[in-house]
Amino acid sequence: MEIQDRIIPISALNPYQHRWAIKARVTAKGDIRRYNNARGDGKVFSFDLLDSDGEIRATCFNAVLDRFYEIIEVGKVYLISKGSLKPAQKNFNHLKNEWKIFLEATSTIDLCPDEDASIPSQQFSFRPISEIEIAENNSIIDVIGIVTAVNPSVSIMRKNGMETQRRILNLKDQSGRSVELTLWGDFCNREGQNLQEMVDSGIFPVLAVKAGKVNDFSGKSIGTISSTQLFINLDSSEAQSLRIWFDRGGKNTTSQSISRDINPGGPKNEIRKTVSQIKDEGLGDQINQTGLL
DNA sequence: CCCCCCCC
Repeated sequence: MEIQDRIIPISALNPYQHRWAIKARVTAKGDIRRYNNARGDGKVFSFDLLDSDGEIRATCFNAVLDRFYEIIEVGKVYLISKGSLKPAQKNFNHLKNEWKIFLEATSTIDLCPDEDASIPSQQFSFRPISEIEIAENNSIIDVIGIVTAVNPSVSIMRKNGMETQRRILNLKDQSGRSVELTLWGDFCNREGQNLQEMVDSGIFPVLAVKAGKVNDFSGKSIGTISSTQLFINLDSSEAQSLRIWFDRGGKNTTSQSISRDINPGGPKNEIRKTVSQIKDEGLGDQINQTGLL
């Protein structure tokens, strides 16, 4: 039987299904990770696959990685066959599939050169910002909003002593809430730089965040992780609807932030006084007595 | 068989 005749939907894959093939688009490609553990040295990479009704993550190691890493390109469609299906671990893999594919020496991956319009380029499950307020800490979510403010990139010393870049921006949507999005590492000077230039010149772009991580330090915020993807001015109905909402008045409506202030001590503290003014007016006395100051 | 994802 030809490979083409064995094509099944991704949603039909399971460990008991042998001699399968899938036809799927690569929606994300991870970097090569090197590891060293009790089993020895190794390298691994993963990529995400989407067909017209399902998604799954594929992973390969070492020699198999050497065969496939260069072939895999985001956006392209492939015919993939053979490999073992293992349970997906939800703490590492947010895709809507209870299985993942481990590619093996007998696996095949062949590029389908013809464009297949039946397979979308990405699949999103956007959550309104108001819902992120009640999302579980560390959960992985998709969100779309208008970028209303972008802070500069700053250098952050991580707890492990490694330096990295951080850039915080603000997202607002039609739910009446806004949220902080923290970009890390390369996102800061790639998409982050681009977004800053747009906002600086008065353009407030739509930003779609695929696979952002919910953080619950001082309210709820979202941070990028290695599998996060950012899409500026995405071509989609959700983006279009946000654009229209913002341009027709959403721009001037106030949103309640579900995060701490982007500028601590900024707009919220309208009345600013010097320490001597505070002492003169006895403003701190009551607080001092409660032991809060 | 990897699996870290950061700062206050």
